[in-house]
Amino acid sequence: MSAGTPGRLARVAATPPTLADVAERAGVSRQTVSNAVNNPDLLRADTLARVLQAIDDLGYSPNRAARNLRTRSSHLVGMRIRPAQEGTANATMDRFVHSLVETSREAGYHVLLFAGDPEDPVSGYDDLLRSTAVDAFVVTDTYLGNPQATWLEERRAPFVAFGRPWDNPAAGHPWVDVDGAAGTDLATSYLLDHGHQRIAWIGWRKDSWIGEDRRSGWSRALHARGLPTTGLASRVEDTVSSGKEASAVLLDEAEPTAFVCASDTLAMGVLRTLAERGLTPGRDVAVVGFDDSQVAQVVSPGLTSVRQPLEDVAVEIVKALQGLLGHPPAVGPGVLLRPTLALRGTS
Amino acid sequence: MSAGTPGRLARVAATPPTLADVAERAGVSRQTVSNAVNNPDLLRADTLARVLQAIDDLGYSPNRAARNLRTRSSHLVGMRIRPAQEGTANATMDRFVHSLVETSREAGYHVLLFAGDPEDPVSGYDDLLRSTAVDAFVVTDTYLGNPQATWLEERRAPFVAFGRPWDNPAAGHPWVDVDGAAGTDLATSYLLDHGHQRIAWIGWRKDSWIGEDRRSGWSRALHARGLPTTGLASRVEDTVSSGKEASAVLLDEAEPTAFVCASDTLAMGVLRTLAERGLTPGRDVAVVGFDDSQVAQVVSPGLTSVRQPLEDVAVEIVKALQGLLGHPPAVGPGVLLRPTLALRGTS
DNA sequence: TGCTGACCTTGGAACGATCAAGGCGATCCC
DNA sequence: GGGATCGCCTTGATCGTTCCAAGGTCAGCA
Repeated sequence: MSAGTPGRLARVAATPPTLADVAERAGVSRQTVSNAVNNPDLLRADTLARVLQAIDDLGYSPNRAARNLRTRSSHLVGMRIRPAQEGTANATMDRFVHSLVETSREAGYHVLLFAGDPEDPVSGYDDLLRSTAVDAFVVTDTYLGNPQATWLEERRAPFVAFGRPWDNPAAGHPWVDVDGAAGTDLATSYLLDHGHQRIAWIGWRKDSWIGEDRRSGWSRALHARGLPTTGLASRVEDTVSSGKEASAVLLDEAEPTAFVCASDTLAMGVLRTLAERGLTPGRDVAVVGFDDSQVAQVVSPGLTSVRQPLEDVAVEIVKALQGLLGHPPAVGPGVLLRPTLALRGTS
Repeated sequence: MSAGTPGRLARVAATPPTLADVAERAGVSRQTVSNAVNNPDLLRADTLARVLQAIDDLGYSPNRAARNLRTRSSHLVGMRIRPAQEGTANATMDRFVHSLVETSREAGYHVLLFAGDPEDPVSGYDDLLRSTAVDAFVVTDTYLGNPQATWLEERRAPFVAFGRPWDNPAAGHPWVDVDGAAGTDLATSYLLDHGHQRIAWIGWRKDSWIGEDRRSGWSRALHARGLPTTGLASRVEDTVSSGKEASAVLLDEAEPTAFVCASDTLAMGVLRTLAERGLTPGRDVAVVGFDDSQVAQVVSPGLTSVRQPLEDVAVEIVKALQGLLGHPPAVGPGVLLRPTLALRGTS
């Protein structure tokens, strides 16, 4: 029953009870109440019980602002989200945010979202940092280099990155990432195991670290079986139409029996080409996407897709945060997690 | 230039400057600095300039915790997100969260996300409320009744609901919602204008207020032209396969030339049925979904879909929040926004 | 009985901001 | 010229918590 008595209700509506109120009711001092909350071990059992009873009676909860002021910490983790844009992988971000919020809660943290000027990758951080509004940041979107990380490191701001420091492998900050190459390797190997020999790759342009990483898993798997990759790869924009065009060209020129793609979006393009040509995905040509998006789950025969373990990413990130914010601060090595393969109709 | 001088850097890394530091540097008192920040009008121009210069020199930003403690407000808005679950409309929520974060920023608020026990619709609110961690809540998920709203109202907690108080139209709290009926009316009327006469409805079970609302727009549009609705409606679970089965039955029994659906998920089911029967969506049979999800944008001919104006919803919600938190608090009437129709290949 | 030490408890100060009230020239008006 | 008024700035108190160092209590022991 969380409803409480009318008396308690009135109390909450007026002015929330303070430590002093609880202390008075329990017949002890403020500090004792504080200890009951933060260091229960220091109290005699009967005193503790009495204080807890008073806390419960009054519906007391420590005032966050006062506690933050005194302890110089907010138990808040800031995370910047990029402006909403159509058609990109924000579904992944959504899943990640959910996981992060839930994992953080278990660790006693809340997640503060903020937006920034899209032109300036570090805007928004500055203010939160200087006003000591958050204890740390979770930095995402490390796709091209990572200006935020450098900026935050200069300021000694605690943060954990979701994404490797591609351009600076020796960076000193903690990070957690998903091994994209392992994912595409997994997908490619699965296809090889099921008899495919000519497996094409459709990925992103070369300036994307993540894209090249995912591509490397595909080529690695083929090379491991002594198969060539020449002529089987295409690098395009991350759009459905690009995927469609690229797959049409590859089908004509290289006759692959399967496609592994850097994203579900590209894979959707492949499916369109197959539909146009009267080819049945999964039977005539296999297709594997990346990210296990909503689309992959809903599209016609079901799109097999590499799934990032975002729940685990969140857990590792929170662990790293706890290390960073501990006394003394501890920064462990980067963590690389292996994705899984969500098998569906197209493979 | 947000980098700053090395001196400023060192300062930030050690202990952030306080009001007193700025005051000393500018040769004024603390209160004057506070006024420079919060009530610049009270200062003489030259004094103001001097203080602002000192603020800039030191890289000062008011300590949030101290300010929160004194003013009893955090400039934080809490929003509970439900546990991640597969295949539901969390894409809509994602879009909404983005808009909310950006709009809140302009109003000087940040968004605090939290999770709660899935079993208990009010868990999580309690703690944040009593510890005065947030100034107000944004409540979503008001689909079936709205226990949170009642609970929060009892406690006099400021909040704005995204969703009407269906079960209690006279509820006293502010709310913002999207007129689902107007959306399906829009879709249905569009189809009618393009020559369709027999337009079927596939919606949710009757216990969903939102579902019935959306359904009413469809029937209203048909009745407005003197057309019958009998035998043209189906109410099922919100899954692709339900949509597929329902549309197959409707095609057999009522021979509609168009489908309006309560969700994109259901519409995807319709598309599957059409594909199975060799019917071309958009040419042979028109299909309209609801929510304008990623899926609608990516699926083959493009799914026409009712699009909720979530950016506007966010704007209205923030307006309502500002009213609630103003002095004196002002609570306006509920706001109902009209969705638009995202036209694509299936219509 | 008086002392020691272990263990709880206590009051005062501090965190950094804002609120309320007061000081202090200069100006105004009769 | 003197008192009231105004504009601008300063001072002291306060928000609710935790830290600090000192104080109290009580059992154990000589």
